[in-house]
Amino acid sequence: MQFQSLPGFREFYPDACARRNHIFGQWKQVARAFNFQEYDAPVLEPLELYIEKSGEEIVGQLFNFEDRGGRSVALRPEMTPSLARLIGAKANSLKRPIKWFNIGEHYRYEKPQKGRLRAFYQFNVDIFGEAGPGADAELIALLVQALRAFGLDSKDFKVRLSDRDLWLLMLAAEGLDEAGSATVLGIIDKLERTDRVKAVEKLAEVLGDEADAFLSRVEKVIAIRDFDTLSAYILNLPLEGDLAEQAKKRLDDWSALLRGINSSGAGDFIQIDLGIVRGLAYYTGFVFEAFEASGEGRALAGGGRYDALVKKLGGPEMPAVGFAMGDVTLEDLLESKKLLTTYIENPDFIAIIGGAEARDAAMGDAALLRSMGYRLDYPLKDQGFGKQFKDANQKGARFALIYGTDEIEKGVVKIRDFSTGAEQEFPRQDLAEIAPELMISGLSVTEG
RNA sequence: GUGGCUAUAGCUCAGUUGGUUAGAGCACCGGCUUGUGGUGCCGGGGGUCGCGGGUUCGAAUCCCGUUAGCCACCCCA
Repeated sequence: MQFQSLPGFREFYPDACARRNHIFGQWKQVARAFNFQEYDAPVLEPLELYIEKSGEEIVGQLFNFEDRGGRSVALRPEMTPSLARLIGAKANSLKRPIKWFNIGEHYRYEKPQKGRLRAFYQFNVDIFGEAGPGADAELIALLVQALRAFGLDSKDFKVRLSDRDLWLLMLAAEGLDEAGSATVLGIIDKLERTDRVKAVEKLAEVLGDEADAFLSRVEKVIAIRDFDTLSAYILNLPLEGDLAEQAKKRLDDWSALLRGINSSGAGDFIQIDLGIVRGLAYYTGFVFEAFEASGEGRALAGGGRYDALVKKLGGPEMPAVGFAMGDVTLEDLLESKKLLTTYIENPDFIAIIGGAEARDAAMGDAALLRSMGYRLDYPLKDQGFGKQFKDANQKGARFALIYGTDEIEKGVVKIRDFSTGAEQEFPRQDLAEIAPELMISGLSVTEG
């Protein structure tokens, strides 16, 4: 019986696993540099958790089933609901701001295609307990650094920055209520991949004859790329009283956010783009998505404010901002930019073994060097010297430890530095002392 | 969920108008004295041609179905 892995699930042979670990390593290092703490949560959760957050429609895209206890469960499609629960349960005892991250596998029952599989890893980074734009700036700076860490620069990717609060103000100026705004935001979110005629048709359901003119105004807003233009546009809106105040205050938030981003050196990576709305209803303020600079491909990462979610999932009032980055799109991009190389590590030593007695000696020394943390290998069965040297070379060993009958008689080991070809004999009992020096200076030809 | 394209060795691919035992390169394993290097030379294993059916004297090749992969749509937390 031949088996294959399930559709959309990957197998990681060592070279792929090494690439994956490199990605995880960079993510983790950046998160640590920003002093975020790592947490983890269950892979399997109550189905209700996701329905509560995203609505009944979500079930069609989940790996869900009934467990033996009759519970409806689902493999996690995202981390945020679990995280919101963790935070909510201990909200009052956690020191704020709460800066947490996780790297974990997630599962979505969708048709696999470019940049999207059924099992994928996500880097989730969130800040709770700080409502001001300082938290948004910190998070965006981290996002930018997490991508730069792989060698990507501002010609390779951009973070498109938008704001749902500003949209709500603009839609209020258009006379739309909350429900109408939600519908219209959904349409704006899809504008980039909808043709204009259809977009007008959809808008007409809410706005009637105004739809076409309205869309023209929206298109103008979406084309704005600098803060001054945006600011002027907002201040010119027909807003009165409280709404006018909110608009001014929101522009101050924008100034603070952009200033923070610029100060942390991420300015070159930011692109104001109100075309980003993000479909999810739970986003409440700044939203952003990282894209390949060409605009091709799927989003590399996405996130934003979700100040109401923790409460909705049963916790207290808790401002929150976060983003998630997937490994699939990132790896595709790094691959296309040739920024992924071979990450298999080479052994420090390979023992060349000349017989049963030599094997005893080699294994004893190997145990010592391995306990010191050196990477050491030796052939598991007896082989000719020629073959052993060839193998040692192919495995990329730095030194050969040669155990032949001569060496065993003399109580020495002959060490060969493969990079120089130099060889030198050392008393075996000195090995622990010699090894650290070898790693630093190697062996030079004159000594041999 | 819908549609298009594809499927031959671990990988990249040949395989003529349907005609003997399906090939190459790379990779892998072994050998070229148990004392020396990514080359070299010799040898070897590995495929019921994705799977199932059909047409035919005869199918990797033609037809139907199915599964998987890729791509696009839907969706994208």
